[in-house]
Amino acid sequence: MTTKVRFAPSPTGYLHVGGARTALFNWLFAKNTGGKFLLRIEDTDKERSTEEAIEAILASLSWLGLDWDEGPFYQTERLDIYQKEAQKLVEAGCAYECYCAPVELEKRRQEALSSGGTPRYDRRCHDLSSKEASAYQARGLKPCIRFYSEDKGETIVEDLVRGRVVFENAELDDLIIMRPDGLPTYNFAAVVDDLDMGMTHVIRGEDHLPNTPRQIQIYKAMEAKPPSFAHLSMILGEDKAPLSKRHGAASVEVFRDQGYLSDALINFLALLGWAFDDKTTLFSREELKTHFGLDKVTKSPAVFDTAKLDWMNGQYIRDLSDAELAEKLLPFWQGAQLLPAEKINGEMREKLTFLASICRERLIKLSDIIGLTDFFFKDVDFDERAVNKVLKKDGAKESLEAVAAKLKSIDKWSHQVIDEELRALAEEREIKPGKLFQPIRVAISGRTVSPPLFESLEALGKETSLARIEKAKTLTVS
RNA sequence: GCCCCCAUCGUCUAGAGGCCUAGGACACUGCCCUUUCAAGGCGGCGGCGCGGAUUCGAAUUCCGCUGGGGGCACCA
Repeated sequence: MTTKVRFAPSPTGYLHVGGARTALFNWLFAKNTGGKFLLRIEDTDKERSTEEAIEAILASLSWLGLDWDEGPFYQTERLDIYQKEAQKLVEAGCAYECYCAPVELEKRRQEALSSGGTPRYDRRCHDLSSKEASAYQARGLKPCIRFYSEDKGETIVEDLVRGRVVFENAELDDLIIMRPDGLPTYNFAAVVDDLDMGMTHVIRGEDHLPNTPRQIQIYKAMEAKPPSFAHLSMILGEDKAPLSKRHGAASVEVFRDQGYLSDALINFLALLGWAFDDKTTLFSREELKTHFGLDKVTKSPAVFDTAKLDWMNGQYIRDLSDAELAEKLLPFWQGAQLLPAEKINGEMREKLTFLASICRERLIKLSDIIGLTDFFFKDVDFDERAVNKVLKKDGAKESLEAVAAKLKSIDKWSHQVIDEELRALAEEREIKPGKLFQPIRVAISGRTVSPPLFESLEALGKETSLARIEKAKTLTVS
């Protein structure tokens, strides 16, 4: 039997990393088993669903490289199917119309709660006579449809990650499956769709575990065999509370905008609740596909550790070629207004690739490139502390003068030659290389920390380098 | 209040009764390399929530407790 799984987000916001992890596990499961992965948009909540959210979710999935074989399907385009199935259930005596008003239900719920009881629908509309029903209708009321749930025995969920979970049917009450306006509710729409779309496995968040016995009952009422279920544990923030916006980044697009690589995020997410063995942490997509299995999925919730993601992102950045890295860096330079589109030509690309090569080991996120290389694109912005610590020291002026003279004499402006010449100069003047180099660094970058000095001088060019050293001399003391 | 899930270093995890003196990775930390910062190399620190039971033997099985999380909607 070929497997079929789905990712079914409700478009009420951006793609959350928890949702991304769910999508990833489904996708990996499909790839691993040679099955199909489909996308379904659960937009039956008209109040909260938005077009922007749909676009954001699709964009994030595409960026992550989680491609789907079928869909996206939209539940709001399938309303006739739910209505038909609901009607069948009513005719079979498995569901019934209910005229109870939402405010009334909420009142009864609060009463039950405050008196220490469990809120359950009391089924008062189940045995409505046709006379009573028409009385409601005469008042202009439209009924919703409730599922008549089993109240004896137990419903067992054989969960692929959690094992056997038993629920007492007496705990479950008659849930609403269709609203008066003809829109289905989640538990019903999900069952109808999973059945209709041929899902063999339902892999979703642990928050859906309590829904599962209800859904299994609906499958039974529809005389259908439920799919296999697998419930993934939650992803928490560093404070162990469910991950949300207040933990900083929780949506996939924020990670993208901060300069995380999708390969790194995928690798990191895969390891949140899954492990292949006792030592492998870096996995290519292909390796993930071949190794992934539900049997190795962890039961306990996982804390999202940004520090580890950062490390992993650095690993992936270091794996890129100079040209690939430069290409990925381009939008960040442009976003920071450092690089006007009209200046991008062959020569500039060569320079960018060189900058990428000298900065690669210093990048955790792609956005780090801005602070690291802005001085190549615009005038030096002197850091006061750097000036005080380095330029305003005895000997700085003399060093810069000697360096300037030496650099002026260089014809072949390359970092190898600059390296040789400046080291020779340090030897001549009998000072430690670092002592000679640091003023140059501050002169050309304005800071005490920069990409490698000789390479930076090369990238800056002879003329600019000399001009900056000249200017820096005015900041020294003599 | 009721139902359900979970529990190994700070974090992600390996571990399916003796291979455990509990392994790896991130973080932290020491040293080395070094023109700054990184990156890299070699070390170190650090854990089975508690209490019972089963067993010759338990991180691993069972029970209780505690702690964390989820759910109890005309939201998904």
